[in-house]
Amino acid sequence: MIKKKLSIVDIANELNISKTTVSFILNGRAKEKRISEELVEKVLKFVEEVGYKPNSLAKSLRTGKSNIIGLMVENISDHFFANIARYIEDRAYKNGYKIIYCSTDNDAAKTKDLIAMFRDRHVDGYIIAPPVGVEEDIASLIKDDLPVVLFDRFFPSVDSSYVVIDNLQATYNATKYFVDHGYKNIAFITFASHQTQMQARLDGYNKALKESGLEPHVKEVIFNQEAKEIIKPIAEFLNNKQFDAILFGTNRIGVCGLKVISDKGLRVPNDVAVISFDDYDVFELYSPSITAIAQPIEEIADKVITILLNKLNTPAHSRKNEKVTLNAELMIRKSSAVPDTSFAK
Amino acid sequence: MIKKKLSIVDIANELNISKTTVSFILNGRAKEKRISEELVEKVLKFVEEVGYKPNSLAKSLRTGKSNIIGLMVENISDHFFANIARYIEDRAYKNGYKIIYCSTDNDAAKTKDLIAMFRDRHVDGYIIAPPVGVEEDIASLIKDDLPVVLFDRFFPSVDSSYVVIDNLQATYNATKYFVDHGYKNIAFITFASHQTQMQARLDGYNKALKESGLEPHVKEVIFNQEAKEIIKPIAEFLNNKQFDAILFGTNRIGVCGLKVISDKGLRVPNDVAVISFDDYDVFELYSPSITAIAQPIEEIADKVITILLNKLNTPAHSRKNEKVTLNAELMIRKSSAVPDTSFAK
DNA sequence: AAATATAGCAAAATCGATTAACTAAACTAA
DNA sequence: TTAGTTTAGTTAATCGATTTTGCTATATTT
Repeated sequence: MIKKKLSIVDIANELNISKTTVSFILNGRAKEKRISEELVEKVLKFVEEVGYKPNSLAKSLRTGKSNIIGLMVENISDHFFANIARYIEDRAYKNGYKIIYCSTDNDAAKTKDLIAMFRDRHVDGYIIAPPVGVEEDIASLIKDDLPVVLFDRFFPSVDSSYVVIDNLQATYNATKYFVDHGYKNIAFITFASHQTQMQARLDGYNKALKESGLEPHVKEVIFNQEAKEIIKPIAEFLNNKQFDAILFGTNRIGVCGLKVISDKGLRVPNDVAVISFDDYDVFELYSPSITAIAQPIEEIADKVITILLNKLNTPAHSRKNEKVTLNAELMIRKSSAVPDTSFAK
Repeated sequence: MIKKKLSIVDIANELNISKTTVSFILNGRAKEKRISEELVEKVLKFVEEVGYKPNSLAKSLRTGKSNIIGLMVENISDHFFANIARYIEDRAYKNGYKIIYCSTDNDAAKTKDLIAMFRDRHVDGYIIAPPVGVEEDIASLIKDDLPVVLFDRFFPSVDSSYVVIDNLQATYNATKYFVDHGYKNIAFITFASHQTQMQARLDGYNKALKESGLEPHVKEVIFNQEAKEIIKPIAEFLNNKQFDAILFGTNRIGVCGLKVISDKGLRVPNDVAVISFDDYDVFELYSPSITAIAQPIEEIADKVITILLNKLNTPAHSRKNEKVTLNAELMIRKSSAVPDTSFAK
């Protein structure tokens, strides 16, 4: 009693008509192809009855459309990217698209491979948070009229659609917040990276310090998957010099940095004030709660998928690249950024 | 100068040979099909030169293999699942498989749809953290010899491979830890769920309390995406009664519960001791750090993907279902589970 | 009444691979 | 010498759809 998977030919044979007719009916082209009402009815009813579903592989092969969107993030287990992925997934599925994802680890070679693989798989659209070094690959996708949306960072040298936040303004505001509360030794601990968003964050910090006539203290940590490898250089940096305020350039740096601070027995914010890039549900909860630069995750995801779906529904020649810059919000939680005593240091 | 995508026919024509020969060579069946060394060489060189890549859709259509694994988790943005996904992704890609993922939201209807979609897409294997209500769908997959591995929970009524942890023992240990430290009013706040892992967690708590002759206090919260909807019932529960220790049934419940505790101005652990299910990097960092039941995430993911890859390499009839139960570890962080004073209450 | 249009569907090509079945030429063995 | 085997491939069927082209019968126009 093995139910063999039905094909369109089976349907056609069963009803003694041609598979062409079945195909037309199932694709809503019955009117256009003037198939009689009764036949349409009959076919639809039968198809429903036996639960026939067209083979999407065959369909893709013929039409060249896979209904799959490729999503490439830095690391799917990262809070920021996992949440972006979640929103994108929802919208994509609702619009009949599936998502194939992968993590680039910010590795250009790996990313090139993955892009090639996505192309090979004939994904219909690309959503990418690209590492430095894949400019050409992205440009090549775009040249071949494949719909691409970058996010989180972009390439100034490549004309593409992208969704980013105003990172410079974000760190500028955060740093300014420290300055305005009287902090003098403000450090910026971040990942060493040539990505646009990281550069902008650095620029924002420097700009605020320069305006205030303060000396910048920047520590750039090498990007690494292992927490230990991030914690070590931060610990060394903090051992060498005393700071009264620290701005962390990413969520992960922030989490690791807080670990160091806690290990050193420093109290936040009395010994050192802290602001971290990227909000985290847990930042809110603990004493001291951590002030953070909150990216509008839902809005970013929404823009990204909207732009992509738009592209997918627009013929290649009349597509326009959309460049969106959103604003991050400084989630001020008093206890981490200024001492409990409530007056400036 | 538009580079048309090359097909195997183009290769064959260019070299004046049959596409069959090309196919054999590219699939490493040259020896078996006794194609001459020189021809093999020539074809491989040419293919390399022009950068020809077989169309994987056509390949899939013909062979019935898609090299895609379907991954269905409760919520890809959840810390636990995002990390599992990350490990699985790595191993899968290394073995030539891509991942299509989606979030079930613990919704049986949605999950049924998604399973149907995966089938339709001809994914080669399924990794599922299933919600209650899809027993038949899973059974049907298995009956049709499709490789399936469940994880996090399983169905006692369905003979399948799965990887879970010993949830009963985990909450038993945690509860026992409270008891041993002299706590008397120990609450268990969890999601209302008939999933095996949640039931086992409840059982473990009850077992420990019964053994100790203490009265159980269980609050079951309705699963909801919105944090507010989780926080509200917890707040009500904690308003009605005073507890000196609370065990949270999941990470998410734990985070929301801690928010309530902090909002109420309670101090952990002096006013109330806390243990949460699922460890979280941030649990470790803050004062008070939170004692947690840590699932062996990497090991779970590793087992899951190993079992699935095994199935994929084994003919259907000789496959055996593997049922793996791993142990969770109680990550004791003194400050959250016992007061700073270090003696029992 | 012949020419044209339209309705209603079907045949066959196509997408790009894999694979079972076949063949021509060279070689081997009886 | 002749049948059988091996070598080195080729032909054609197939996967399951979509789509271009085609065909017939009836209706309408000229």
